[in-house]
Amino acid sequence: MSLPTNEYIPHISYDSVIFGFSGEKLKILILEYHNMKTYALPGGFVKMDEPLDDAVKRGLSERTGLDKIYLEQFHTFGSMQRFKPEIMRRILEEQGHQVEDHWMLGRFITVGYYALINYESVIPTPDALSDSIDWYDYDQLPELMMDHRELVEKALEHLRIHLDHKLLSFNLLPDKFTMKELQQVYEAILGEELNRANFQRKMLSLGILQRHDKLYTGGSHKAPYLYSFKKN
Amino acid sequence: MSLPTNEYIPHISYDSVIFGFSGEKLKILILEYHNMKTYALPGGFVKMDEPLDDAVKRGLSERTGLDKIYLEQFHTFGSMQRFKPEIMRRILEEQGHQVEDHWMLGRFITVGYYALINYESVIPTPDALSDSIDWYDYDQLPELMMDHRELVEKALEHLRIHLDHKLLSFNLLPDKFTMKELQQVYEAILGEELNRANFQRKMLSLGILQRHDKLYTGGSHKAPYLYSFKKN
DNA sequence: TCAAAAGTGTTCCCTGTACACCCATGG
DNA sequence: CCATGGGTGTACAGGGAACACTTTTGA
Repeated sequence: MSLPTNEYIPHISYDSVIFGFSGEKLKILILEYHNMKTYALPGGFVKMDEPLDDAVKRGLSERTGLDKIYLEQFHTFGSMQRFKPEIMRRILEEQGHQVEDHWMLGRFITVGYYALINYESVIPTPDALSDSIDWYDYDQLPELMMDHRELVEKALEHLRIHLDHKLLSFNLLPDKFTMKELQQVYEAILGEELNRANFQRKMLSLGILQRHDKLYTGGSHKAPYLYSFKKN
Repeated sequence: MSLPTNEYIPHISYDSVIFGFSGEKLKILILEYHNMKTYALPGGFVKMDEPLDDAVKRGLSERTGLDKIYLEQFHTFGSMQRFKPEIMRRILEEQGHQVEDHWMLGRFITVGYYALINYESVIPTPDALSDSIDWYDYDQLPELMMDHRELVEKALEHLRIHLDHKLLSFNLLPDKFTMKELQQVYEAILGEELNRANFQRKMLSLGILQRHDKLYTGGSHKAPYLYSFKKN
């Protein structure tokens, strides 16, 4: 595996907050650098003649194996607090790379994106600099490098604002799901409990849900309907 | 006057949509390049060791003479459609600059900001590359270079969404104003008419307006109260 | 027949909207 | 005393929140 070379634009990067949902919990993909106990958001660089959005899609496909990903830009971070060349130097040295004047040691302005993906369909894949990439519960994140924690919070803030407006939540679920699962996604994102009856009514009143056959789980209670999102 | 040198980060710029309000109209500061009939948003570059937000504030102060400006980042644009080196080449040549391999001819990713300022307190000041900077009505903008029209639309979109949420509108008005003026600002931004009675009630119910003495305009009707925003 | 969860119904309250009415002011 | 615009009152509709009731399922 090889490092990015200077076919990339210097001083510009992107970082992505990749949300998934499983076991009633909101989860985020976090990578760990080799032997470093240093945790970070998956990010990358933009090629000289590559559209910014394409660069992010490329990176996300490599990390998740997914092709069509719901992606939204939320903020660009350009403070000097985020300039910590020692950390990147240690990461590069650990890999045995020549580090003097390496372009990755420069000061970076990073564009933050968040993605919503279906937890089950992902195969997390590490990149050249990291030895692991895994899901972490939002409320049990490890300490993240630089300002990445701030990125997570700002991404979630944006997601909360746009949750109703753009009906994003279905990106986190499989094709068919129960009303309870949909409600759990909302609750995980919003961080609060919602009234079951009112939630059901509100979702149905939007007219974007397709009702399917009931799902018999074997539980000793009424079987719930399955729903999918209409694709018009 | 001198051009920016390479103490600036290459390939990164910012552009600002500066909103003002006068004569019931929403206005935007647009600059024109020397003898070019080319119109653009005021923008600039980031110094190597300068925080992004500071760079934008610096540029806006130079252009407007104002110090404390309400400023909000709204989106970062990184498509390849915005790479039009011929235009920048002509602008530089017109100024008699050496243009071969000039860093300003490279491909740029630009961070979009919008600002809200008090129309009356501004002294628009051109920069080295432009010979004029003036207010244009939002609904009578000239044709703008590259994707700057798209920036304007996206800025206004963000402003509309955050208008109520953050109570931004007072940045566009003088210290004291009438309820009618405030309503006109809202109507100019939202692009729709609002009910006078309900608008008044809603604003007052927010508890952020301080009522002052009445303003006698000499008009043959009831004199309106003046208001200011509470600063807590 | 019982508990648990799903589905639906009812009531209350708040907010936004539309419209009506009175008040101050200068001609 | 009239036209104009400012300030306030009222009545109605729609949506959210809280809660109750019924239905389905397996044990």
